[in-house]
Amino acid sequence: MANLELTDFQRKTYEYCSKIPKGKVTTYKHLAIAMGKPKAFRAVGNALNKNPFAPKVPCHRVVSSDGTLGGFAYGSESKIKILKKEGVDVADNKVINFQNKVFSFKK
DNA sequence: CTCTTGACCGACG
DNA sequence: CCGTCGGCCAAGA
Repeated sequence: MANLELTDFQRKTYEYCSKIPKGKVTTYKHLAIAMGKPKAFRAVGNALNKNPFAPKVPCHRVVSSDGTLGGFAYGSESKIKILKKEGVDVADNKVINFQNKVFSFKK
């Protein structure tokens, strides 16, 4: 059995990340807030960068708080392509109507 | 255990 | 608008 050397924090990150519905996007900050650490957005980015579950985990649905794609280990252009395919319009490395497509975990 | 790095954010000039 | 600084969190060497 594959021993996943992941911490609770990482598991939580991937777990919430996989909760993002198709055609929607979220931000590192919102993701961090969802897990109870609104200031751990940095750690979230770190976990996603390692993303051992990629592409199982839709990390491409996570963008910066400004709606910018930020970074993507597979290439920003690929991210744009995927997002557009999902139904999210992207232009100039930024998500269009980003605020309107942000998925909030807080409920 | 200490130091550095990182897919970040917000504020300041 | 752009560049820079500080802060916060976790993982790796």
